Amino acid sequence: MTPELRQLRYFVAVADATSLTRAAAGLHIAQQSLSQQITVLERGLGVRLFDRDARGARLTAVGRLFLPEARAVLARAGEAVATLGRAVRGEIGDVRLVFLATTANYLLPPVVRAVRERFPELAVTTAEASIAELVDGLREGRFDLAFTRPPLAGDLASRTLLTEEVCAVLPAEHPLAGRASLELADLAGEPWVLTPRGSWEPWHRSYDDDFAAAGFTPRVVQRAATVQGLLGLVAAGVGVTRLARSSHSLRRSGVVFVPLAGDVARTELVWVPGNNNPAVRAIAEVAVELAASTDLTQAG
Amino acid sequence: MTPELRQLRYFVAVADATSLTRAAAGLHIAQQSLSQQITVLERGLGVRLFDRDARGARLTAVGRLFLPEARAVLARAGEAVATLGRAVRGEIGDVRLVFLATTANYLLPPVVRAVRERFPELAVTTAEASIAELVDGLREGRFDLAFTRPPLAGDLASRTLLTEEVCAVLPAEHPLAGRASLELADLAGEPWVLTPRGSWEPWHRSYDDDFAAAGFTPRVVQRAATVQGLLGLVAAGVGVTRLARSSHSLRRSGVVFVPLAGDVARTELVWVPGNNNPAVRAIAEVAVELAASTDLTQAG
DNA sequence: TAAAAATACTCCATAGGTATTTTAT
DNA sequence: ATAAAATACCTATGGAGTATTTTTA
Repeated sequence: MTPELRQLRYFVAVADATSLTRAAAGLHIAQQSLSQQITVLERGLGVRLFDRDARGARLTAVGRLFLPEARAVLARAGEAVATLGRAVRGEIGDVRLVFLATTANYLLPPVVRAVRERFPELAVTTAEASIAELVDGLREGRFDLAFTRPPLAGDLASRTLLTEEVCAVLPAEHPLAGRASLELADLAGEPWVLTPRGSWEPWHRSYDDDFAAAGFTPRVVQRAATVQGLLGLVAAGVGVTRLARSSHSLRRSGVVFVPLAGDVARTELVWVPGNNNPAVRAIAEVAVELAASTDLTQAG
Repeated sequence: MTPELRQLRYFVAVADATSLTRAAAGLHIAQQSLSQQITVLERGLGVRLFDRDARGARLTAVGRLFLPEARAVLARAGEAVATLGRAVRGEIGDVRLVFLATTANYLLPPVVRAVRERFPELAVTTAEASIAELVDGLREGRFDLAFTRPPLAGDLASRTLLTEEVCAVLPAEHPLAGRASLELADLAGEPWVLTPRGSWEPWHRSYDDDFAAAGFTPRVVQRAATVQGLLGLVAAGVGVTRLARSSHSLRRSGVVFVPLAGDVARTELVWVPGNNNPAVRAIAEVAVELAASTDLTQAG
């Protein structure tokens, strides 16, 4: 028979007070109830733990050996609850972060550094993934938290981490390269290089809407799956494209970034709504704080 | 709130079974009761530990962190009970042994050696004491178990460890020194050396009875408090005395030990009846076994 | 005789049971 | 439609309370 923690607490209290009456007072229960509980404990263990007399109750030889054991069990239980508390506060645990490959280069290092600093005991694993892999991974539970670009599917929860300007990306020698700002409509006649349609349908629908709003359908002369690929094509004079300003860090030569008026790109934190891993919330908060205090599009 | 061990057991069972239904079967309680208990546990801890669906119950991120904690608490509780069991069996603990000074020389070493061998984790402390110190020490709880000679007071529990012949101790040149055996009455006319009356009343009353039964009152020419003292006086020809055969080991020269027919001295294990230190019983058993397999009066 | 523990009983909180509903696949 | 968990309700064990007795210094 293993006693319950309550009984061990009572045992320790009586041992400390060397009196059922005093221990009962400290425990806020009646002496009689405590007497009964100690009797039940002793019967359960098959051992007399206390010698009682008119002066109180003192430990037997066996009880004396059991006291540190009981204390250790209670202490261990306390630790277990404390550990649970730290888990709830997101201080310990595992989180699997995933970064959209195109944002990883500038976002991942400062985020991971900040998380390590704030929650050194949190086991953080990171991955870079394409948008499709990222969404699949979240849905299938391979990732807990994604750093990515909207729009995504409606069944995912999200929170905006930062916003940045969207720019027209032009070859350096392009006639419009000197402009301080452009409208998307200004590029209606240009040859375009864009990402393959298959990459992520919601994005492309959003692009279509933007072009439609600007009153034209872009003439796509070539497609490239990566940002580096698009920039290379623009630098080679194949066409123009449209990218977030932070992409400029991937290539400086031969390309010019001109802000598109009123056009902003958001970077979001995305997770599966059912994911109640407290570490996700904790990391989200660290990331949002970090984004508020630093220009993450410049970092990395 | 600290959960009870029962709740932790339930938690672990559900985590292992990944199903309330299966866990309940293993625990021999109804699924509904287990569901309720897990809910109570979660409410008490303020944390959701399982994600439930039609396939069963799987740990949440927090629950996953709590599982090893719960196991550790249960394991620690098991250890505590196991330790208690070893204490009950007398395998661990402290025992304070006391040896009558006159028997310590041959009794203490083999007894301590045997106890150390059988119960290496038992903390044994030993003392040598006069009969009065020994009895006081037992009564006042300074000693747990005494190795001594009867008769003692009636409020002490005892068990005979060994018996040995009682001998007349004569100077080497004494006319009766050549006899194979004597009756106490044969020594009626001799000058006697005995211990001081004050040493331990019950012993002296017993001696008085023995002399009265032999039909004389000894003419005491000198008293000595120690066995060595008595032997010295006998060797010097001052008188005769009466001692257990084992005392012969304390002095060989100038004294002759002649068995007194039908006279035996017992060595007893003595303890306070209320002393329920299991190690006392364990040691008593070791000592009795040892006495049965060895001639302890020769040892040491 | 006084202080403590034990006993006797009563009450009610709750662990556990049974029947049923809800939920998710 | 089925298998699992949750909910509702009931029962009864036992933890805790009050009154009283027993024990021992």
